[in-house]
Parts: sequence; C-alpha cells; structure tokens
Amino acid sequence: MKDFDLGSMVKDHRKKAGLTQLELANLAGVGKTTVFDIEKNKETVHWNNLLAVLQVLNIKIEFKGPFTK
Amino acid sequence: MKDFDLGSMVKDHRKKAGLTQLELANLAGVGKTTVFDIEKNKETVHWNNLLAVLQVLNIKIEFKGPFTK
DNA sequence: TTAATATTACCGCTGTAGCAGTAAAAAAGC
DNA sequence: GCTTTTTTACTGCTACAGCGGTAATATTAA
Repeated sequence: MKDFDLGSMVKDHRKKAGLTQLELANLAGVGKTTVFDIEKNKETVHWNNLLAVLQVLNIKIEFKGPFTK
Repeated sequence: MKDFDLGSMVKDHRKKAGLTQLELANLAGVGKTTVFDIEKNKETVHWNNLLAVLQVLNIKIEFKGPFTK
C-alpha cells in the first residue's frame, strides 16, 4: 500500500543521464522547483509536469487494474 | 509515443465498479470536475488527485525506466 | 584546503486547477 | 413514449502549484 519512491527513481535516472535539476527542468519545460518537488515525492505536482519530466528521462508508466484488458 | 488512454481505463473501471462520477469523486475525496477531467484525459490534473482516484479503483501504477533495478 | 558547482530551501507573485452550483445534453429505466 | 439518472459543459470564486529570484547548505573537483 505504501507509495513507491518515485522521487529517488527520478533522481537516479537524472544522475545517470548526467543532468542537473535545472537542466532537466529546462528540458522538460518546467521550473526547477517542480523537479525538486518531484524528487522529494511531493504529490502536489501537476500530472502534465510529472509526465514531461518522466518523458525526458525515458521513464514509462504502466497502469494495471483489475479489468485491464 | 502516443499517450495511452488513461481516461477510458478509468471510466471502464469505474463502470465495472458500479460507480457514478460523483460517487467516485466523493470516495476519492476530489471534486466531480476532477473525475470528469481525468476521464477526458486532461493532463492538467494534480498528481495527488489522480492517485486518489486510481487508488479507489485499485489501479496500480508502474514506472519502468532504463535504469530500473 | 579552496573554489566551483549543485542542491535544498525559502520568498512574493501570478496563473490556473479545483471546487460547488447550475443547466443542458445523453443515457438508462420504467 | 415519459421520467430519472448520469454525464457533459459552463460559470465565479478561491486556494495553491508553479514560477524565477535569491540565499544558504551540500557536494564535487582542483
């Protein structure tokens, strides 16, 4: 039930991509505060901003529900 | 590259759970507008609100990146 | 060690997501 | 058919996420 640590994953991928928070923010078209918040697991971020950051890092999202066909 | 249709998935799961948009919104603790926007694939929703809705529907999220361990 | 870079943390300000309310259009039930 | 429920769509209003700027702390490199 506990939320998985997305922030650390983002940070890890960013590091391995050789990017700073500011660079990642610029690439994703968001502010540096947003990248910082994501890595700190703040759930107050906007969905589209999170998507933009994940896309830069090539992180895919999969949704699995009881009725996933 | 195209975004997968999360809105339809949410709607489908909601239907199969026998919930109306309003009921789902109340269960998730968000407004009806938010549920409506999610099903319409508006990416402007807040991350925490999306999480709350998915949790009610038992939809899990998985992140898969190049460096996922 | 010192210097340069990166991260964390705050600050106002602004834009807008979220809200409830309303109403009209669609869908479901009778 | 008609009635009820649900969904869609719009409206002000409010709260706060996001923004850049700044500064302090932490990290890295030289």
